[in-house]
Amino acid sequence: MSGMTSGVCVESDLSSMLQRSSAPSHHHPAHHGYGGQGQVSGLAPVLDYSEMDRYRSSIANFYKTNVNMNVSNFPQSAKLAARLAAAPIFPPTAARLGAMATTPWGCHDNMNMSHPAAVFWGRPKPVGAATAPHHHHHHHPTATAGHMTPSHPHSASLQGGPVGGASAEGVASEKHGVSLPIAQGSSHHHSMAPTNGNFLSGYSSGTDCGVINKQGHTDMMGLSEAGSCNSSGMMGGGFLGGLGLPPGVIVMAMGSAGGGISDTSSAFQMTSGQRALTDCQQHAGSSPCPSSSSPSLAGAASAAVGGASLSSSSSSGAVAKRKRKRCGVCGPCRRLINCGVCSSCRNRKTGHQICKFRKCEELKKKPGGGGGGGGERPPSVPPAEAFRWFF
DNA sequence: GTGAACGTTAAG
DNA sequence: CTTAACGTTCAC
Repeated sequence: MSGMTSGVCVESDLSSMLQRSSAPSHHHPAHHGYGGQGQVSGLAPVLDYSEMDRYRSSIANFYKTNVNMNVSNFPQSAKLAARLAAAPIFPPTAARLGAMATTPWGCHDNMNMSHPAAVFWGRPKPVGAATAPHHHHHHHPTATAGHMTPSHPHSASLQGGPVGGASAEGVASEKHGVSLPIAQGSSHHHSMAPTNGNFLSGYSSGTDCGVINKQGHTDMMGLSEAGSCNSSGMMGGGFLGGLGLPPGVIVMAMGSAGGGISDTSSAFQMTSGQRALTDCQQHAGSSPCPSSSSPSLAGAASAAVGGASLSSSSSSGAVAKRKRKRCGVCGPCRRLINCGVCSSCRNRKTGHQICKFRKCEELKKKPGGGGGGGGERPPSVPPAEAFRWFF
C-alpha cells in the first residue's frame, strides 16, 4: 500500500491550474473545459498524459484491491456517504461544485487501520445540478466519475466500485436519482477523476501545504485554514493540496467568482450524523434542509452570529446552563468528517466528545468570556466570508 | 494546563 | 431508544 500511495500521492501542479480555474465560471463549463474555462488547451503543457496513464492504471489497480475497505474499515464513511447522498447541499454551490473528497490520513499507511472516519463527496443539487444540461455535452471517453448517472456506468466503479464505501454512495445516489459531483470537472479529462479520499493523499500533500496538527496529521479538512496553507489562494492548496490528487486529476470548482472557500465549504456542508439543526445552520441557504427555520441568509447569519443558542433560548442569563451549540461556520464546524485518529474519535464511546478537529472554535472558548456572550462570530470566520458561504 | 471520562442534554 | 456532543470533574 505504501508503494501505492507513494505513487498516487504525488503533488501535482494542479493547484496553480485550479487557482486559475476557480475564476468566475458562470456557465457551461463543459464547453470551456472543466479545467477552468478554456483551460483544456492549457492542460497539455502541464499534464503529461503518458504519466497520467501510468497513474491511471495504478489507481485502477488500487481500486481493485482496496475499494472494499471503504465500508469495512470506514463504517462512518459509508454512513456519511449515504447521508450525503440523501442530504441536501447548497444548491448554488453544489451546482458549481467540482469535486472534493478527502481523508485525514490520506496517503498514510494508516489507511489500513480501522478508521471510523469518512470519505465522501459532495454532490450536486438533485434538481438543479443533476439536470443541468451543461454537464452532458461531450464527455470524455474515459469515465466521468462526476456523474453517477446510469449513463455513466463507469462512475460507480471508479468512485470506489460496486463494493466499498463508495458503493453506499453509488447506491444512494442512484436511488435518489442524483449524481455525485466527484470531479465533475476533472472527469471530463481523466478517468481517474474519482477522488476517492482513501487514496487521495493527505500526508504527502501536507508537506506542501497541509496543516500538520500536533498529532502529526495533516489537517486536510481545515477548510478555514485552507487558505493559509495555500500558495495559490483558495482551494488550490488548502483544499486540493490536501486532497493530494494524483497528477492529471483535476478537481475544480465549477466556476463561481465567489470561489474557493465558499464552494469548498459548501461541499463539506455535512456534519455529524443526525444533527439536523446544526447541519441546517450550516446549510442555511440550502432549501432542502428539513425543518429549517432559517431558510434564508438572515437565518443562517443569525444562527452563526448568535451562536445558535444562548441568546435565543432565554432572554436573560436565567438559563445560563443551556448547552451551547456549534456555531456552524467556523473551520472546525465546517469540517465534515471525523479524523478518526484523535483522542476524541478514538474514545468516542467513553469520551463523548466530537472530533478534536471538528470542535467548534466557539465552544472552545469559555462560555462566559472572550466571545462577548456568544454573540460574536467565530474568529476563524470573517463576517464577509461567512456570508459568502450562502451564495 | 491538558486530556480523558462521565453526566447530561439535545435531536432524530 | 439511540446517537452526538457539550459541560464538568478529575487525574496527570
